[in-house]
Amino acid sequence: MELDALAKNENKKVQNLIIRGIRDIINHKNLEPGDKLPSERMLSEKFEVSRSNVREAIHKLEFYGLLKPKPQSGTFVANIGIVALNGMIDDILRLDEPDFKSLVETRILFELKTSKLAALRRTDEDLKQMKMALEAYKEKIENGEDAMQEDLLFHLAIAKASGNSTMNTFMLMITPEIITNFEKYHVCDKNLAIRGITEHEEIYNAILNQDSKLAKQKMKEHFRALYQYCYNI
Amino acid sequence: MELDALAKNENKKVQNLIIRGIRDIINHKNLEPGDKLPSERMLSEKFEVSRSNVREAIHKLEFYGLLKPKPQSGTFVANIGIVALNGMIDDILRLDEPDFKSLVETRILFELKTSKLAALRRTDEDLKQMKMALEAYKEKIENGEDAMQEDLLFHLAIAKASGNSTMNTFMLMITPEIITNFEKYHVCDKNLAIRGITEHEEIYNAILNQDSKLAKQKMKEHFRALYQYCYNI
DNA sequence: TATTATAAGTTGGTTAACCAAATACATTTT
DNA sequence: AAAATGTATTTGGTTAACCAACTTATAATA
Repeated sequence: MELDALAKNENKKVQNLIIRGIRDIINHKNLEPGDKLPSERMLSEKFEVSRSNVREAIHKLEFYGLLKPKPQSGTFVANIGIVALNGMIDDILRLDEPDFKSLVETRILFELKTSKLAALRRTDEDLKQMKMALEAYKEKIENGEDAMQEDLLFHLAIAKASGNSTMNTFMLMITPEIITNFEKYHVCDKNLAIRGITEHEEIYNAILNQDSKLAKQKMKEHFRALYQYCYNI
Repeated sequence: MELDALAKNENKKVQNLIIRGIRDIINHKNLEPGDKLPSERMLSEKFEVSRSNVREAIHKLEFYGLLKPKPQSGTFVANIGIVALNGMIDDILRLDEPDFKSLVETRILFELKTSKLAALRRTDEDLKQMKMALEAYKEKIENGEDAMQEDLLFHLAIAKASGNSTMNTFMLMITPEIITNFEKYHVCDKNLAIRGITEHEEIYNAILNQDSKLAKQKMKEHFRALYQYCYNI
């Protein structure tokens, strides 16, 4: 396990080294947005790493929208300007694993907003999905079983009903991390879970009745306990 | 260009097909969290695709925290429960490119929150970085040049000063898309830019004075024009 | 029988060879 | 001279072979 982590760290280190190198090339050769980067083979030779490593690094920068690989043609610098590009690469290099507190803070931000938006935009299909998730959650709790998954699915259903694809995606991205940390720190509590049924129903009803203010308010209450808990870690 | 897009679509289609297949395997074989997935070679044979395709699909599910590849051992189902896993895979399959409106809506949500948090948590180093970005922006505008990059760097500096690594990462992720769309729709306006100097200074001062309420208020005003613009598209 | 040692097979990761498309350049044609 | 054609090279993407670490099964030992 430790070796694995080390290997991953080493790998990341190499990748960051390549990213740094690419940034230097762009600056040194005064590559403008739209210009072509040296080929993957050239880069792998220059940095003395495998071509796969170079490709991974390029993929990462592509994910953040800084590079655009074109098949059988080359990899090109995105049209976002040299200054922003430098700043963003520096930020990307400085990125580390998100801390739990920051995750929860972000989640609550999303939850409040998506519940509000869902109340304004939810379709009948959205309501159906939310209702299903709600019932599944209820059944599990009433049987005394763990229902974290069903809980999260209800919240993801709200995110989907918000009609905001970006927030929906981000919620998906942070959910697994949330689950992992919740299990690690044993955040879940039976008392909370039972009260959760009522709270979920209140949120659902507010969204059903398109009362955006109430939906947000109920969501806020729903997260009050969690919020306080997390800021005492 | 069209062929390129088609190829990318085709590639994505294959990837989604594999993801669907993996989900079916997990369900059909009743794989519990922590269980091992069939090997990459087996999957590539079963789905009649290349091993690279399988690896890409696995990487995507790994990115969303659903699978955990272990070197020289196998790929394992994450500890998030079969129900949530199914729901999330369905969501991931349904993900499409974010629309501009959803991007802007999310960005504004972040900007208001990060400015507030930055006012509460900013360090001296954060202030220095923000000041630098602010000056660079000012200089460009006063010379009549385009300053979108410097504008964004100022906002990214705020995100960093918020002390929330998750929001910082997400801001980085949406920024290139924002830039692209702004250029496409020619959102930027000279008049807005000049007024932007004052607005940026007001935001900076509020954060400097640790007045979180004012910082959020000024940020809201800063985005009012953009907000209205985007909802008229 | 229980435990350790050992060997064979399986695994994700890595490397290198290969491919078809795109480009650059020389040649031919008009 | 300009345009069209053909050819060689370069490119990102793909495939297949290889590697070292990990599992499992078997054998040896107590």
